[in-house]
Amino acid sequence: MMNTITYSKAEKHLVAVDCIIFGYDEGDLQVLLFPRAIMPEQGCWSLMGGFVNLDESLESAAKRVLFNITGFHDIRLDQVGAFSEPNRDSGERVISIAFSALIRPNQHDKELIREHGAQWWPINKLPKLIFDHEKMVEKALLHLQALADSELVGRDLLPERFTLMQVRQLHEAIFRKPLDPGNFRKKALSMGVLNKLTIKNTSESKKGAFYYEFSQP
Amino acid sequence: MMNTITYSKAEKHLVAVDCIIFGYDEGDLQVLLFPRAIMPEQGCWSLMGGFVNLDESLESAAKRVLFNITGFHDIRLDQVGAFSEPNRDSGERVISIAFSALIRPNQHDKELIREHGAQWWPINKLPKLIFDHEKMVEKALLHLQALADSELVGRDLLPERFTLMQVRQLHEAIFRKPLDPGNFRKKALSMGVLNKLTIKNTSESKKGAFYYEFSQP
DNA sequence: CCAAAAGTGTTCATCCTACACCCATGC
DNA sequence: GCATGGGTGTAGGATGAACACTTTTGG
Repeated sequence: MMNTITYSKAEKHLVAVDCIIFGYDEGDLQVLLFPRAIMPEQGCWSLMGGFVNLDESLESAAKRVLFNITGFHDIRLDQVGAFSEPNRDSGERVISIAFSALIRPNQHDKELIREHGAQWWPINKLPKLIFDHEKMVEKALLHLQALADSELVGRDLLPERFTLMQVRQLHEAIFRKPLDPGNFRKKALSMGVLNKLTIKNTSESKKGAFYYEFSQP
Repeated sequence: MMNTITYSKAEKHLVAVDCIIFGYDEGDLQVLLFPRAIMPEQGCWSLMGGFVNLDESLESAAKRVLFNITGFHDIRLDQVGAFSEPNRDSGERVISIAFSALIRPNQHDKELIREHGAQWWPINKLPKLIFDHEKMVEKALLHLQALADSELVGRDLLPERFTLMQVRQLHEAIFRKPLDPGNFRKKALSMGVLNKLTIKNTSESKKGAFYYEFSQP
């Protein structure tokens, strides 16, 4: 693992995790942002993050951060990548590993979020973010797009029951481009992860569209 | 970025980089391994790595490690991922970020490698590795496969001039399965990154195969 | 002549895209 | 009736897998 004679000579680092928390609401892919609580750049918009403790893995640290905000501990987390330019944090040298999370905005604990002063922002209209957090969001979105290419995304973003139009609009938001309704329907159904329910949603169209749910994985 | 009041309370970590160094020789995809120099697990086979200094990025640290071994500083490096289970290193708690590198075994400085006691191992016959290094190699190979799917791999692995059979055998080694010679030829040429040379290699076949080179990126 | 690699062409299945078309119904 | 979304079908293009076939030449 290393070239030195003993571990003890090596320099030690502050290591943080930052979470790109994606949500979906009203046709918009959204990211949860926070006004930074401490100096420097206090008050500027930031991803939610925290330092990693010595007794926990990066994933555990990210889960802990997410739990503090949302109250959930069963949230899917994907490692996006490590960001480590020596001067990326204008305060002190911090290595940060970015994690991507998908959550249902209407399901999480809104009180907890409000306590932190957090706010959802549409991904197309993000404010300026501190440090390299914009790069993190960009890379996380690429990850999400890759995920949506290989499997159907939505289990962690859509409500329990949804119409195919909702899944399509979610994917349109992820890919930032319109998708053909007929083709998307066929592809979505062919993946075999959706159960058709017997009830219809009649609020979005005159004819009414069947509700679907994700089958258990 | 964080939830605490000041950075100074946060715990500090040993942070390392480990390099999965891929080479290609004689039809085999190979990985460069080292007998570990320090306790614990001294003498066991290991990836090459090193601790990250406070004034360098993870990429810089990985480049430094590679330079010490190979004498090159223009090697392509890809971040594979962070490994951070608290007990992954049986010595002390170390977070390690894995990087993947591709080099030409016949081009690098063999003296430097020998100095370190390093040795090339075919990827299909790796010895037992320390800690979680086997997971690192596995993930790095997946990365390499994804790369070879989207573009033609070989610029950093094959000699300057090579035949199409050599590129194909490299890809067969990466994907661990035979590829149809005719189909591979067409796909490789259609990617538009190969220049056909006017000279032939006559040692591998009676008819002789034209040499190719990678066009400048 | 024969084996073995080089190189080309053909067929078939699959997947995606674009787009036409009918259905149901609230206004 | 008509606009709107729901839902189905189809033609064309691109891609890739399987495989036949011809070329070249050392042994």
